[in-house]
Amino acid sequence: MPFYLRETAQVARDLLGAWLTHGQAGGVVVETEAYLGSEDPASHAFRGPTPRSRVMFGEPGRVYVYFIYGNHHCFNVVAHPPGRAGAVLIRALEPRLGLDLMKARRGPCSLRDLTRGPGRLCQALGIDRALNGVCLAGGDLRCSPLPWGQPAPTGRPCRGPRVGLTRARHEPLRFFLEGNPHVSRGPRAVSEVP
DNA sequence: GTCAAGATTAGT
DNA sequence: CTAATCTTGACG
Repeated sequence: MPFYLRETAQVARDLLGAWLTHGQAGGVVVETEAYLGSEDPASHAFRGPTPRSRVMFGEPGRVYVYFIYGNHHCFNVVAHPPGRAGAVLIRALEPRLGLDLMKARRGPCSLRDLTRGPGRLCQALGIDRALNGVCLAGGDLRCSPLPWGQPAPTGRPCRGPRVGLTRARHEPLRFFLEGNPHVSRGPRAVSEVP
């Protein structure tokens, strides 16, 4: 069964600990959120396909990038079972590759803040709308299991409510490594996940 | 055409 | 806690 052709929440869970790179910059995924289709009022896909959300209904394994609040980009991986819609928002990385490059893009900030939060992560990796719809395989943008020699990130997989929403706030569709310093916000209403 | 809201962040 | 900043989508 193809990795991205599964329930969006399951993919979000399984993306914890994955290796994400754009060119010579990247790191380990430590925080994700699942956004579903017509059943999820907080999702861009809730009211059916629009010019912006079209890609969420398309081929799993492609990338959904959008611009928000006039300043920031958010990076998602399209993932859903056949005939549905959904994407996984990558909310934070533990930075490992191309630290100098990422620092140069981000400007002065602590190592901890380099890729902490969806907007900062996109800035550090050089991700913007030009990448919307591209395939997450074979290009500059890659996602794979943790390579040999890379230590596993600290923290146990947990789940809780998604961040920054006004609708569907209680759904536990945020996944993160509890206690990992690169996670964007302190855990709330947590349960551990296998 | 108009308008309100937004999957955020940096700064008080 | 609040301002900044501009795109998107809904409505008429």
